[in-house]
Amino acid sequence: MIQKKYKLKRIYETGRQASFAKPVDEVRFVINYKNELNPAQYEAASAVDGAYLIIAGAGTGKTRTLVYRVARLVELGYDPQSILLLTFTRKAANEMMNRAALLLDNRCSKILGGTFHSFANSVLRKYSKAAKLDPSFTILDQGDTTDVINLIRNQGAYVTKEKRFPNKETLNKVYSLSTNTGKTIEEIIEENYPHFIDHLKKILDIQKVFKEYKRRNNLLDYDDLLVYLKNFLEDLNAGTKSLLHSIKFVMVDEYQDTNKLQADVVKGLTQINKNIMVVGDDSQAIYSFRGANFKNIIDFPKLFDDVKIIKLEENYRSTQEVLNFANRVNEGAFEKYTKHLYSIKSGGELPFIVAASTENLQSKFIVEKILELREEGVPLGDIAVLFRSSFFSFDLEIELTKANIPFQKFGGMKFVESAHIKDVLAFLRIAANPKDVVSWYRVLLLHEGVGPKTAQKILDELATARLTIKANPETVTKFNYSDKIVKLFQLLYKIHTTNNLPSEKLQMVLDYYYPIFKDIYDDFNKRNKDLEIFQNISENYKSLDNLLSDMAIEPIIDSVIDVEAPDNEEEYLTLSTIHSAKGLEWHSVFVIHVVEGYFPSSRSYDNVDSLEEERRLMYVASTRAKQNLFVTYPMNLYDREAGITLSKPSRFISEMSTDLAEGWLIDEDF
DNA sequence: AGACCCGGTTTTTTT
DNA sequence: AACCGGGTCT
Repeated sequence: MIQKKYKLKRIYETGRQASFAKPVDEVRFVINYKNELNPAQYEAASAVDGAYLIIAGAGTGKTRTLVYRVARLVELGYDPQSILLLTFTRKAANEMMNRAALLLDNRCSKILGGTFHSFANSVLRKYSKAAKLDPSFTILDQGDTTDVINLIRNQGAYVTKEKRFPNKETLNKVYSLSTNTGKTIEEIIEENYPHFIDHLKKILDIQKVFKEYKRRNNLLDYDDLLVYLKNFLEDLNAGTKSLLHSIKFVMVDEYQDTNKLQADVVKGLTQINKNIMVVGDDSQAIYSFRGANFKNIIDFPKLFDDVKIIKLEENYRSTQEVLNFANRVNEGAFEKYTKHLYSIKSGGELPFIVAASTENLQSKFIVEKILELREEGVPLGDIAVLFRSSFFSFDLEIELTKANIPFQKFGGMKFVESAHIKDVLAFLRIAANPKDVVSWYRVLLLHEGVGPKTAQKILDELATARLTIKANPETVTKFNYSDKIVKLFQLLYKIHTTNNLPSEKLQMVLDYYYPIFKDIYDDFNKRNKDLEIFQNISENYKSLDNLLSDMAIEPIIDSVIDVEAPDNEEEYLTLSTIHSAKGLEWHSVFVIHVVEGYFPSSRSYDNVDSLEEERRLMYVASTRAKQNLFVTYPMNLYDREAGITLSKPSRFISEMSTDLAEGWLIDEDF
């Protein structure tokens, strides 16, 4: 503790001359920033002009610092609309804006906040002309993107039987990594898929067709949103200048998980007003599969002049016992991190490492323990179960249901990714953008008697504009399509041309879709709930374009909770992938399936960098706990892929000494 | 020729 | 749960 205070003081003295050249009269502020923050936090929160890199360890009050900075800038009289806060999720942005509003006043909720992608979306719609775009572009989510690639992949003579050709997901990954990292396709293949190097020419050809296809059909995938934004910014035309003059301060949260493309966007955003603050933690970088590189944060000082670095090292979240455990996980890393977290909380319990003889006993143990915690007064909402991959929780979900414990799952399969929601969305997307061929294809295939070939024929007619939904659907009868197809065109014509609210358009689609829906899904009863939820969501929108972009960019599951439980009478247990648990905290945290082969995943074995990332993932998971940390693993877990039973505890916990964690064994008579 | 049905296989992580 | 491949039906 004493040593740490000294450290903080030193930073306080070195890095701050410039921003304090003009002293500010603290008394006139509503909030006493100096008293409510520690010196390092205060230094960051009171920064105004210039470039700042805030290295903030887990639980060191990073959010708090950003929130106070927002409030302080507003108190200084800057227009909230001139402050841009880029976060990793929409949820994080909203939380910060709400907290700032509570701290000061409602002006703080008027700042610009969101993810890189949602910000890109709103800029590109507003400045579509200057960005050389049709403003009614459709956003392709990951599934849509691979669908498009698949369409192209199957059309040309790319796939031969002799030599394995990359599948649509792999192709998408290659293209996406290339755009996000700035590396060439060739480099990406050499590094990640050397066995496909012979196909390089074809892979490049498909990419060319793919790009052209998106252009022609007015489609943007996730990466395109950022690429168009970057180009628009670098273009520095009148539109760009108008935007850049309006944005005075840029803040980026979770900077360790940004990639080259995003760094370029940040650079572009700050060309005129060079006020930038990025916040991150290199030991929590867990998104390299998306092209993120934690070296981005280390390279940040090279990107701007006179970058001031501020470190936050005092942890307010976890007990020292939890931190000792997390620090030990970090010590096993090849790439050592400079931070060593210290807590201001002491006297906690040691974390538990729990070995259960089977997966089901692991689940039963967790259920029992959760009930116990609840008896002790820990609210369900303050407990979370975290895991590496979303399917690890299947068995637990069954046990929780049996025990009547309500839970909400984050990560894994999303609402908008389920087939029936995608079906309905496809209708609406055609109405919004009749050039959206992917949606056309999906909708056409829903109809009996229409397969890939017939669908393609109709698509060809649409491309020549002999068929259209913009004109009276009578023209469809000229073609010899079934009644069903004629009806479909009538529906789409109606939706496209009328001026109804999105919810009313959705209702028309649902009336049409329902018979098909009942026919193709055995479990339509269960799925019907989702359609109802979607109806509720749609009522919040006045524009179809907005509804559709939000469905593509924002994970809808969040808004469902917000809509359904505003008073939060019912508490939920949280089940979450570690990736989705980023930035969050709970009183008690369980990390399950911590077995060699699952976590770290056997897929990461052949690559040192990915193993290191698995370790950081374990670090992120354990630092989510404020008070109690339970790390569990089943000793007999059949792995279908390898055909063997996995039983070795993960290297992350087997290296843990007994003074850092308490070991338990759960066997049959539990 | 094209649609459809069945069964086996395969699943990291996310905007 | 969704994808792929192969076989069968129209």
